Amino acid sequence: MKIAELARRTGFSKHALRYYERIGLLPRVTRDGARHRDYDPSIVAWLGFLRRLKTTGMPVREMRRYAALRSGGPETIAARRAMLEAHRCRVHTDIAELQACLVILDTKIAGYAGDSQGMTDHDVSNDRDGDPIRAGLAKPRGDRRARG
Amino acid sequence: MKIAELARRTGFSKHALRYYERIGLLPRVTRDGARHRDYDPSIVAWLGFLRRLKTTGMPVREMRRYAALRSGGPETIAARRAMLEAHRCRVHTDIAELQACLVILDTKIAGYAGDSQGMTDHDVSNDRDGDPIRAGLAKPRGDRRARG
DNA sequence: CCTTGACTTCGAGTGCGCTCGAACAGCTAG
DNA sequence: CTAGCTGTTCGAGCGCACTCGAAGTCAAGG
Repeated sequence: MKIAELARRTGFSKHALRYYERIGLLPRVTRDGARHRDYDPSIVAWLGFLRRLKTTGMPVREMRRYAALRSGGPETIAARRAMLEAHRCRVHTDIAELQACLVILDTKIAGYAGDSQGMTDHDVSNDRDGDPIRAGLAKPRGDRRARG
Repeated sequence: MKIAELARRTGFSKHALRYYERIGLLPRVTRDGARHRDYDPSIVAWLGFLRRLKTTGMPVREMRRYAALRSGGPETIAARRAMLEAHRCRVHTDIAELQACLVILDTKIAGYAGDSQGMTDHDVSNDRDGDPIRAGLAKPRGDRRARG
């Protein structure tokens, strides 16, 4: 499979695919006669998995570590599992945090009066902003970014 | 309230607080005799809310838009609510996506044999990687990043 | 008077994860 | 032969969200 096809099938750009190879996320790619990359179809599944890791916020350096372990053969299985378990735990935490924020968001939206008919001056309580339940702030632990 | 105290109470760094002010996330700050920032306590709630938005992946430029609307008075309430509703919708999507990934992750981890006693060679099925259920890939829609 | 320490402004630097473009190579069709 | 397409390498550049450090100001304490 050529790079354009792989890009199409995985949703990664050709540039990103070469970049991933450079940094060691993808294994040694075979080349055809013209020294063009000729991917094994199994790479699609691996990239699919990488996308899951990425979606769940795993930093690239950690994916690299995982990829390195993977290419290290069966003796790295325990380490790989440990990584995934740790990651799963973080994802759980992230989801919980997101859900907590959703509640706040809902409250805030509800505070902006009921529907499009209202919106009179006496309803400006939301200009106070902040968390109507408790202004919980705490430390910066986990953040989330990017949409595109 | 001085900047150090605000930083302590919100978990943002002093540098970040000045940065937020520069880019318009924080309203006009009053100064004391020494031209030092002297924050109104209400800023704490606002920063708390900003942190929620940040945690839920709202980009800074969008927060700026929200902040600008906020300083535009009651006539912007409808627009603000619309922004929050759109954002809430994206957060819902993100959570769903995360949860879907979590299922995959669980399956994958389960594939790495039961417990620490096993781990023999015949269990290397996970070297195939990818999604054991279906190698769903799709386009890049929403990503998540950063951890502290 | 001098030090200490918290503050100020400013612009430059950082880390991440790509993204882009230039310059070039090789295959295929017309 | 030439055009057009896809691919190649390389290094530079970008957008984001800060982060840092230098150089200076000010008030209080010893």
